[in-house]
Amino acid sequence: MPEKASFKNLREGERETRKEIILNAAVKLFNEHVFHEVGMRDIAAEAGISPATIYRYFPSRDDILVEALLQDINRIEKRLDTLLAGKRIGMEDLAIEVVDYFLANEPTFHMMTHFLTSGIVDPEALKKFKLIQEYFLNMFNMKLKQIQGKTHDVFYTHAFFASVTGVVLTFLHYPGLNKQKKKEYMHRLALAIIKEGVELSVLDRKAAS
Amino acid sequence: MPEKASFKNLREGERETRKEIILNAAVKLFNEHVFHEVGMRDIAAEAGISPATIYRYFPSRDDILVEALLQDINRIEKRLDTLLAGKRIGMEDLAIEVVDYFLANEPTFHMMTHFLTSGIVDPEALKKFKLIQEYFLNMFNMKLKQIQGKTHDVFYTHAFFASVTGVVLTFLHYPGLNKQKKKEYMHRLALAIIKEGVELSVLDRKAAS
DNA sequence: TGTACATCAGTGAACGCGCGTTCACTGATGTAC
DNA sequence: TGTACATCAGTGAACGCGCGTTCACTGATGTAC
Repeated sequence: MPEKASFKNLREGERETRKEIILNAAVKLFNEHVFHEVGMRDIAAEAGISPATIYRYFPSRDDILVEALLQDINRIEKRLDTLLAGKRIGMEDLAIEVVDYFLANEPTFHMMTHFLTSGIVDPEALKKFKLIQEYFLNMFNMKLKQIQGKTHDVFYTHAFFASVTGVVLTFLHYPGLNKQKKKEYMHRLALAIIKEGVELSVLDRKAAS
Repeated sequence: MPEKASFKNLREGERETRKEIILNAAVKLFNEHVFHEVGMRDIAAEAGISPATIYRYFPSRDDILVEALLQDINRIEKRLDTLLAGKRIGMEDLAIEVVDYFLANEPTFHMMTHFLTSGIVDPEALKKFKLIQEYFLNMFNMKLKQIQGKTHDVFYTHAFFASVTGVVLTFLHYPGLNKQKKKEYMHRLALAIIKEGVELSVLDRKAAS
């Protein structure tokens, strides 16, 4: 290939790097504050550039949000990978891992629910989010398949994810419980739902007492 | 009682009525549009008054949101009452009823998740919401107890509510399904989770095939 | 029956501020010949 | 080696708009004496 092309590639590579710098700054802020509170000026300041520059790399704020969410999902994926690479684990462990992740990264969870309910969002960004959502559920599906074996199917993954998300959403700010208690309660709920279902769990508890 | 007091009562009664008029206007708009899109000027116009007047009856927009949510919850409660008053129903029916309600009143659901994740919210209004949340879960608890009998406890209610909410949240805007399919899929998910739990449901499905 | 005063509903206009985004421009680096 | 031109990163300031909330005021109704 002629020099021309390789120069161009180099430039494009640099461009990509710059984009990542901005995105990392954004991710950092989104992990520290709820995304509502993070404006373009904040991201620019964190990245050490001017607000206007951001628009050379991202079409809109919503787009940055989605990209940041994707980063987070990649992080979850890695964590699950190492978890699965280690000792044999069941999906109870997986459920707990997910609950803990969401609790430790509340802003991410917040952002996810924001897109799921699709508040005011740039259409392009929303489209991107849908892709991410499917990617995420697929990833999850693979992991669960790995645990579950041949008996597995997508329906299961959906039920799993919906349950865990619901538990976190409902009790995230539930009054009268400190952080630790809250976490434990979520674990109990998630495990019960997953292992036995809502109905059976009651019967079990009755039998146990 | 002297006239003085009764006059005063009358005035207070009128005041209450006026407040309701405003609130009804707000509720109407919140049922038609996502709450983000409904501003104080819109509510004022709908109620046929000036924006400034609203502040004689409500301290903030967030407060109106919460009050509107309460109205909606009262509506759900009434529906569940009539449902329970009729033929003997199981909690499967209840689950379906709740899913359907949320789907038919998406803005309400949206508002609920908004407060659950507590975006930017006036502290007073948030406090009010927590009370409402507890009221709601209590109400639910009563209904489930009625269905379930003595074996029932709150843990069950929490699991029930969290599951259903999670299912709706996750698949509300899931791409590639039309409204009807979506609803049916949510029903299937909710029922499976509640009746058998995530894990068992898979085994069942395997056995059935 | 009349007058001065208090109370309170209601209002249009303006305040204030946040904040995403765009404008018009500078300066550095690479390309053509 | 030098000059004209193209490309593109980067920028501070401003635009534009939405929108919750408050201000200063009017007018009607009730109260005191």
